[in-house]
Amino acid sequence: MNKDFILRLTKYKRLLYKLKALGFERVFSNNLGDAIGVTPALVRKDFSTLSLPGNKRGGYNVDTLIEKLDKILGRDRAQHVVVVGCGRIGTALMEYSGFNTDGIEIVAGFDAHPENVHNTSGVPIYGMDKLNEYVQENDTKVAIIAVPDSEASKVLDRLIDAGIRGILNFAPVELKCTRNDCPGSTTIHNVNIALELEHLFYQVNSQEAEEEEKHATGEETGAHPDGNT
Amino acid sequence: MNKDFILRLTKYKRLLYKLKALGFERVFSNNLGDAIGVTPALVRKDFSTLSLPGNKRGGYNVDTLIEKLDKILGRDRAQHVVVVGCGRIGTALMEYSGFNTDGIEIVAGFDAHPENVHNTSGVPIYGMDKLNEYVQENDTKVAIIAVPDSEASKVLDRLIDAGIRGILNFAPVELKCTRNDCPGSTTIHNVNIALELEHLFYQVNSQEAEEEEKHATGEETGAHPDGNT
DNA sequence: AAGTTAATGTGAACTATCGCACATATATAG
DNA sequence: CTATATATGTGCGATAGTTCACATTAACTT
Repeated sequence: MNKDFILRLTKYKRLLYKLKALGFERVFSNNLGDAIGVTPALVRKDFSTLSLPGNKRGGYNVDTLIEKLDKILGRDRAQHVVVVGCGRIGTALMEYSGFNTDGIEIVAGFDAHPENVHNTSGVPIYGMDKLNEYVQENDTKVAIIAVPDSEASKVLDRLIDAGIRGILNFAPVELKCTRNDCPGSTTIHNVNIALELEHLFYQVNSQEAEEEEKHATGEETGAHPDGNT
Repeated sequence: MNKDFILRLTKYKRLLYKLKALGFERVFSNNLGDAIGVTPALVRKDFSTLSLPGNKRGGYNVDTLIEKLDKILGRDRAQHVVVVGCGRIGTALMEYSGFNTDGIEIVAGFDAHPENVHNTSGVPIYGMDKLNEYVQENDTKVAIIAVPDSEASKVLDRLIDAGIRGILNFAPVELKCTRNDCPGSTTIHNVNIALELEHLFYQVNSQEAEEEEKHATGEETGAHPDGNT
């Protein structure tokens, strides 16, 4: 399925929880659309493809949507995550408490030198040698990679061997599965902060260039700086 | 312009730097395509729309591509970033040195209580009252938000007032600009880790469901295409 | 109870994106 | 200098994703 589609689903779900907390019982496709920035038609189509039932006059029932979306998004199962690499970013994530409201829990950390980790999170931290055992015993499926880029590829391999199927990679390398047995069975998401920042710089620069051009359009000098648009 | 398109540009650029370091002088569209996971045709089309010149026989000149891409992506200007919120995530980002290779530099941190920040990064940390002054004096255009979600919206407002035009938001709220003066002029990227994890859980769950289904369907035929490791 | 209103559900039109395939141009060989 | 091999540049068709528009149906009104 499409990436954007799934992203919308999670956004719907989060919004619905907030609406429920506010006391909403019913919600309309244009409410949801406005809030997450899509057209009402797309909201309805999304729900339609998922067979999420709405009421022809009274919109959608918040509880029903939440229940079904939770099921679709797998919240009916335990959402346990392990963190590999307990440096600054790894420990920051372990300390971060915002996951709990979404049913996500970081259950363990792993590091090559667990004795050196300054851990104030309460999450147990083990040596890398315990990774395989832990993941298999606890049937963990999702992991965060927060190791230096030089280690990332090795760690990826070990995680896949251990049985991890979903990976969120913070190392500044574009990880992808190049093995024989993973196509289709393992999902990797790369969160490349440098890439995001570069993206922003591009946007900012091009917007500024656009505005300058717009300014210049007012004055008719006749000399076009550029031919094509 | 399209998000995926810009993302590809940054990937091209990064790859080209690596190739240059390896001594490459020329590169072909299929090399680039293979490496970043797209078809050669798309690479050529991308370069074509950017008027990046190639040589009909000898592919593309690495140096030329890098130079032009750097310009398009704004690397000819200073790529300075400030971090607002110096908690675990904020300080982790400030300590992270991987940005430098991309010409990105975190130049300052801001926090409501700078005296409480344990700072080992060498990046100066100021109180929030200094934000406006700093951003305007140094003409900073890009900021990272790493404050709790309850503060994120307020911080966003202050950043826009100060003149920030690109924002990378780590707070677990979907920030968007609801003001009158920002449409088109400010870009916000949300890095919602919880959302990413949920996305992963969905993928993992649906893949498992698929495999179970496949198992159930294939039980009759008995033709196991794969059952290794 | 019948009419009106207001939302959904969805087939069709539209749009943007991507891949194909071939014309085009250039470096190298003979 | 001519021929040939090779990689670009791009019009065109395929495809996926989104929006439109309206038929449909449930709640509210009188």
